[in-house]
Amino acid sequence: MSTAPTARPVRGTHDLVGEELRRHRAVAETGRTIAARWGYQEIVTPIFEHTEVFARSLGDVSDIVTKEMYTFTDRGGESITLRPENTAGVCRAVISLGLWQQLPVKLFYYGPMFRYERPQKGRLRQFHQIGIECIGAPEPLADAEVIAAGAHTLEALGVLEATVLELNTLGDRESRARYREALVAYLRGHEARLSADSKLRLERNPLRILDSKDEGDRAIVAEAPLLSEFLNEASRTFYARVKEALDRLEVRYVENPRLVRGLDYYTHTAFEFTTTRLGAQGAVLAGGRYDGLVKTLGGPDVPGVGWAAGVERLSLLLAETPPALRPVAIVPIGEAAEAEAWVLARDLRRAGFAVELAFEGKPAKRMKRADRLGAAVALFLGEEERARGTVKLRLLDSGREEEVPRTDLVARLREVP
RNA sequence: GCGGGCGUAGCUCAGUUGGUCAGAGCGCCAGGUUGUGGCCCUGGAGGUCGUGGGUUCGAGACCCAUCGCUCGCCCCA
Repeated sequence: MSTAPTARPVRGTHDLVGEELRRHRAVAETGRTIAARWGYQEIVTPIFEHTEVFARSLGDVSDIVTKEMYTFTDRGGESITLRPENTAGVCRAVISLGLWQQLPVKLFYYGPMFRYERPQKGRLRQFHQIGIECIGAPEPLADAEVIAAGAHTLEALGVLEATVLELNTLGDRESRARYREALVAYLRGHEARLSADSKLRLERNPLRILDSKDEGDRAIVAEAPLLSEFLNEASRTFYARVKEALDRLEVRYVENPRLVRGLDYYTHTAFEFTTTRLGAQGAVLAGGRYDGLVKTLGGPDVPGVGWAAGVERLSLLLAETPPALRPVAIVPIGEAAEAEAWVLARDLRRAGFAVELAFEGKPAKRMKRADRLGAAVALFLGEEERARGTVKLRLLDSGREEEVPRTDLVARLREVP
């Protein structure tokens, strides 16, 4: 297909329509519904923020900040960035709106995110996430609640069995710092044999080397000191409490001591629901605790836990496409009926039905269209029916027909499945 | 940013060693049925073979570049 630039979507962007849209919507709506049941209220924040919001929160060495953000200077000379994720934006809003005065705040969001990456299956430049954030709760119970709500969301989507929940703790800042030192010291000893990527990570984000896919790296990492050995008492009990609560809620998980997070603001709990069905894009819903983030953004020292899930990825995992709305098709026969059909259509729409009424065409053509649109019912309006004040109702699945008085029509249509 | 694969009608794809190779199925439009869809029959529209160069008497097929898609790395949801 040769396509003019003006007719081509930007690389890594996608139009959503029809079945794909219905799957997408099902994910977003299920997320919203389940979040509401857990007491999480929806928030919609702007899709762009001051660049500083992301630069500060994500850490200035993360890949997202250094090479994946859509950043531009607006006409007022301000540096603006299209959000690459939404935790920072939600925290910023919590500060801006003073929501931290009534803690904990529990928020759900859905919306587009932007990352300049090489597109792949389940990885787009404009993609969508749903997510929840529980801000202001220092208790391990909050971590468990957030994870359980994530599991519930996946269950409601029918994809929980397709995933495994991996769990780890990064400890508090003190534990993490001590571990980081020990890890770097160990890795320095093997630096020569580290992959090129990991040599760079040694400077920028050494914890990331733990989940490297390079075989050589893995061999070295296998002998590396474990984070769990460096946890202080507080971090250790915190983690134990999270696990206890998850056990109580019957949320199944697998501990993965090498699970780390790419973003700097995480502390304590880190978790990831992964699947093997999506190739390299295995993470489907992931998150953790971010106790320092709100303060970093200029707010009070308030803790937080949350997760984000990729809507496109979940949509790919959905077993079935939600059915489309089945309209009622009106088929006028003859000039006079034509005008009357529009009035009938208006009345039925007001009564709550989705109505299809074509602008033109013979009955056969209109019926073909009705069939293609998946109509459940066709209403024939011709001379005979008009004379009798009725309409001929045809059930399109069975082909059965009946004549219904206009006055009974709405009641009769309500009985159609 | 790095490496591999692919790019022919709206969609899924055939196109042998370069020489009627511009095709099929589905879809779409029209008719068969001027009061009725899904099946069937008939006919039709639709492609400068992603784009730009090159090799050749001749390229959809070969070479180069470029754009896009895709898989892996990376990153992450």
